[in-house]
Amino acid sequence: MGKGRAPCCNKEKVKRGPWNPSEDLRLITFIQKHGHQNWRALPKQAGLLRCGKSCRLRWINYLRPDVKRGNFAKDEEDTIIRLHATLGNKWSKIASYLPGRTDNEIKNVWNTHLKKRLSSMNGNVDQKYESMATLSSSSCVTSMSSFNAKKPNEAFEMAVVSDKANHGSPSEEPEALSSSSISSNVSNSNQVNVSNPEIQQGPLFNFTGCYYNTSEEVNKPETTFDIPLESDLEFWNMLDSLVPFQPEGIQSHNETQCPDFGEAENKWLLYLEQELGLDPKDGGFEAEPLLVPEMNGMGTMCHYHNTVQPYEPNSKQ
DNA sequence: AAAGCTTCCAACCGCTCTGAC
DNA sequence: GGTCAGAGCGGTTGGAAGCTT
Repeated sequence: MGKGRAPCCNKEKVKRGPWNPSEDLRLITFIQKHGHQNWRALPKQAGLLRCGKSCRLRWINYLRPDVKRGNFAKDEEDTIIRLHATLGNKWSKIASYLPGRTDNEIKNVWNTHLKKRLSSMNGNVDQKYESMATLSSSSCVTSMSSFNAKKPNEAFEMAVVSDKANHGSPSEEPEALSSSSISSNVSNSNQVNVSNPEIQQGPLFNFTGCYYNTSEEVNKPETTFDIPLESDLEFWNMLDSLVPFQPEGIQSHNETQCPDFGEAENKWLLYLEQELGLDPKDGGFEAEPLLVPEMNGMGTMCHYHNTVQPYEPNSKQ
């Protein structure tokens, strides 16, 4: 089942490697307007030279409104350690207990920090679980009774049971396992309202940390890239007011959503060029920014830790 | 200053799962 | 029940940035 299927996209014709701000904005704007019912069709409809999988990954891991960036708090790390002992490498499951954190991010943190920390602390498995109990005892998220269990599965089940007592439903998040009510499934909502942050919980589309400096260390202040949802309503009102693209693949029956592709697109492109520091002489919208773009006048900082280079189809990143 | 090494993470790849037909 | 397409997941990797010598 599912074996031997064709590639998800023509790799010769899609762009790969790091995303640039203009691509991000295109993706955000498209999903805001149309949602993401069909990832495979999305790049074409949004005018992106990307594979659908790549768009999905970018959205889920970085662009989606509820994604939380920056360093992991101690209690988050402890939760990961604890859940990993129970669930193993089920990163998406673990992520579901950490609102705003993605499976990819958790996987990276595990592989780069937590695994090393655990292995340096412990010689054998039992000690590992004991140390986890120690770790968790300092954390606000852990029900201590969970760690009176001798095996991690017991601990998890006990946490679930205690939660059932609290909430009545086995499907609900165990209270002991989360520092806040679970909200990580926001990604399931296909249509995203970015124009009115106040109607959604959390720092919607604040984008703080979307492009944080990867060199940051624990406790260092986070370098941020704020797309100015809240600070510059004019910008987002403009996005809202823009008539969406009418790219290939969107049929005429959809025209209530995608009426035209003319003046508004030009306005949009000009705006992007201006804001992203793209020189129209270099090809306008399609040109890669050669310098770190600064969202002048929008109270933003955009830090790309990757050196942005002109796209070469056959070179990987 | 620069070369070599290490760390880290964004993104890709390939597989499995799921639902529609 | 079989097949297929799309979505999702987990493992892996490329390369930038930081660190050491």
